Amino acid sequence: MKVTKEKAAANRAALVRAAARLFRERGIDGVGVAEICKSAGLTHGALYAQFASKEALAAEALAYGLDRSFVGLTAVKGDRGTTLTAFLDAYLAPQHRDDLAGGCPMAASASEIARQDEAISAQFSDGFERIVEAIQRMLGTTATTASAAAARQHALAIAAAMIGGIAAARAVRKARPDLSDEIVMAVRQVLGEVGGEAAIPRADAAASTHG
Amino acid sequence: MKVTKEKAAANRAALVRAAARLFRERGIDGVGVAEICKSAGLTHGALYAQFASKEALAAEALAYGLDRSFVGLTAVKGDRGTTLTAFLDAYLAPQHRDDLAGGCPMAASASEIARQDEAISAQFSDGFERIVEAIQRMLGTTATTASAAAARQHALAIAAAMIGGIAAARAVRKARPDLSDEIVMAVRQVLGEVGGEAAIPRADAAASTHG
DNA sequence: TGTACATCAGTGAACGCGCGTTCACTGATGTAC
DNA sequence: TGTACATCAGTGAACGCGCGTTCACTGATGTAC
Repeated sequence: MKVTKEKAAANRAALVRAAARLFRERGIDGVGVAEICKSAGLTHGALYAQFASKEALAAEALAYGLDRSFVGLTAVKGDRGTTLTAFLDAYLAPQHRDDLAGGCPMAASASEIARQDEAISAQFSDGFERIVEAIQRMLGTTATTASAAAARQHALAIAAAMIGGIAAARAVRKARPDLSDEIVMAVRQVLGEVGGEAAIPRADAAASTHG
Repeated sequence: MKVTKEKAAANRAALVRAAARLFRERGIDGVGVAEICKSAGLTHGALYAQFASKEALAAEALAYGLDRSFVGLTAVKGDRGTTLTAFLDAYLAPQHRDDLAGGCPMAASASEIARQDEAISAQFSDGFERIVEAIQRMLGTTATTASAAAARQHALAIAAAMIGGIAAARAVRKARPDLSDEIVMAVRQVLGEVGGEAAIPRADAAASTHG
């Protein structure tokens, strides 16, 4: 049965949204197309009217997830609205660690994306580059780093540590919840130092940054 | 056909070794038991004489991979034999990034381990804890960090950044090999700074550390 | 040391199952007149 | 505005396939005597 253009576009968007959540939560290999379609309120055959393959859907779902999580937020608010302190507080938080389905797709899927095709690598690269540039801009305002090259270097390392910190905190969580909390807090603290936060800044920084 | 105890033990070890390599290379969901057994020179049914399930094999393969890669190396040589400089040079290297099957299982599988059961989380936790303690010992000898608590905090952040750095470098590699190299070098450099390496130490550090 | 036999690691066919994808069909949409 | 009909998003059965696991069987091992 044919459907209005609007309804078809909404169905396509529902597929991408469902895929973005399910792929983060259980991995690309861990979710079947039938479940994605069901979650979007469609039957499994419908997917192929909108996407060439599960892989094509995965690439689009990754792009969607990047735009809707921390990466997209920095693009909207990054230049002046977000400080490094507020950004690190939001990313390196237990709430983010516990929100696999809605959190940063880079943290959720970093190691499995290494095994996917170039289209998916390109989406990841784009998201990573955007977050690095946003961090570099944040460093600019508070920086201890003198040159732009040094700021970029620090931004790259901070982005890698954020992703690794959340991924590691999730990996140890079932067996060692104490260690998981410790990782989140330690990475938060040390990256603040790397980014030029004062050694004991939390009360001041929170007051001057939030609200 | 029955087989000598020695041969049975060797077959079991071959299964673990093959699984450790294949799981890192293609993910736990990405490899079937038939391929693991074939790679170990056995038929697929043989696995269940040695392991309760694929999952049990995965836990043992993870433990094996941790012992045989960087984590195990620090246990053998860590206390005095390895400096932070040498350790970071080895871990944050293009050779490690390109050796998915033989490299650190935490970098290879961090994000998918968050989705596995507690036994696998426990193995990851154990490996992570060991590498953090090794880094903390390395920091002890060169430290800018005064207290033990600060040293542990830094060690946790360094470990997370190492894992995230290699995972991100692999994820962007197909689409952006230039960015991949840049990530590896930037994380290497910044973690050296965090660990107390001098600002422009490479020549000196290399001379005093290696050989 | 030689013989009889229980053990059990490994074989390979078979199990049910869910996978990604295809395809003939449906029927409301939306265009042409 | 009203009618005829081509379009095509979505349906659901079916495709071949590989998955993890089971199981009856094999036959060399290694133990008991």
